[in-house]
Amino acid sequence: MTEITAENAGSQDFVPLVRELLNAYHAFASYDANGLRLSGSDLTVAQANVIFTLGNTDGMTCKDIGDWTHITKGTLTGVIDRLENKGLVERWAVEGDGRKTIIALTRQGEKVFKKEFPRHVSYLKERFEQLGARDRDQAVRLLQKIQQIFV
Amino acid sequence: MTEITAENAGSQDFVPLVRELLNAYHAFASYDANGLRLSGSDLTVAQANVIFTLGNTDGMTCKDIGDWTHITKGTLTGVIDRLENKGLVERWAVEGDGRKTIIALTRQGEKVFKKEFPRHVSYLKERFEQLGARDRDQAVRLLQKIQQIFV
DNA sequence: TTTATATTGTTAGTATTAGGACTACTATAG
DNA sequence: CTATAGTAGTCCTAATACTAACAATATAAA
Repeated sequence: MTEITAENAGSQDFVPLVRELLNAYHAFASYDANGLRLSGSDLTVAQANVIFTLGNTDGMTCKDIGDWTHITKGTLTGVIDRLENKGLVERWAVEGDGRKTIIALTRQGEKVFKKEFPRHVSYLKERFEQLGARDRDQAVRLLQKIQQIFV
Repeated sequence: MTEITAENAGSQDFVPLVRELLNAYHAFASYDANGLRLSGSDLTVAQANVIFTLGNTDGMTCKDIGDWTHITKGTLTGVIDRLENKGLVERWAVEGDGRKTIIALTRQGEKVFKKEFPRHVSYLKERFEQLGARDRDQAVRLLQKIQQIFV
């Protein structure tokens, strides 16, 4: 109703929600990154994200990896380049569609996945266990709603 | 109870919560960045974050800006450098404590703040209005709880 | 078929992003 | 007062992160 000005804009009802969303995300992201850094896996957050996404699959296109991990295609090229250099993933041409490339874990990539994925999930579980099932389910529902308003 | 393995790790109860937290955050971040990009303000997300933080204050230390915006000190130096080059902020020495620097909006920075802050808040409000007050308050409460488990 | 449109991935350019080493300064214990 | 520990910012390096432009391919419309 009333005009939004530089003075009252910060008092809008939804502003605390934005703050808490950012606070919660950054708290998680920081804990997440710390676990990877201390693991000795030599994987960055983005790299681990890709490895964990490719685990238990027969490979995925860059497009699908990007959609799942929220890494944009331009960034993904570099991340995959570095994983390829480490010998953890490889690129395959897709027969039938020359635009696509399949990215898949190598034998060594599988090995890293099997070691690091459970370790990291356990590391995260330590903290998320503190949250009750009711709160957890409610949070999932509300976060889905929040995501939906931006579609 | 049961061991966490590479096969069952993804089925842990808390995993959907992590996904939705990331999904919601990225949906917001993408919308947020888009608004700034289309505004013609020529401010990046990090730059706008700093300008919006400094608005209606008499200046803040790098430490305090970093704590509020979640921008780490190393990154902040560069962001402030670029804002300083644009003439939007200036650095002041703190008398009484030679370690600290006060960052404050310039006259021109104030002008940008008064124009862009309300505009951007309106832009965000468009979407957050779709969320009911009850859901919004619940979400704030749960996000605070999530943040707390990482303290 | 042929033109127009859409998709996939790479490349280029700029701006974060984090962490750690480093400097300068402050505060505290002894 | 002095040795030690802590704090604030900057600099450095490597790795994201984004958009836009591009090339190659695929698909749809004509």
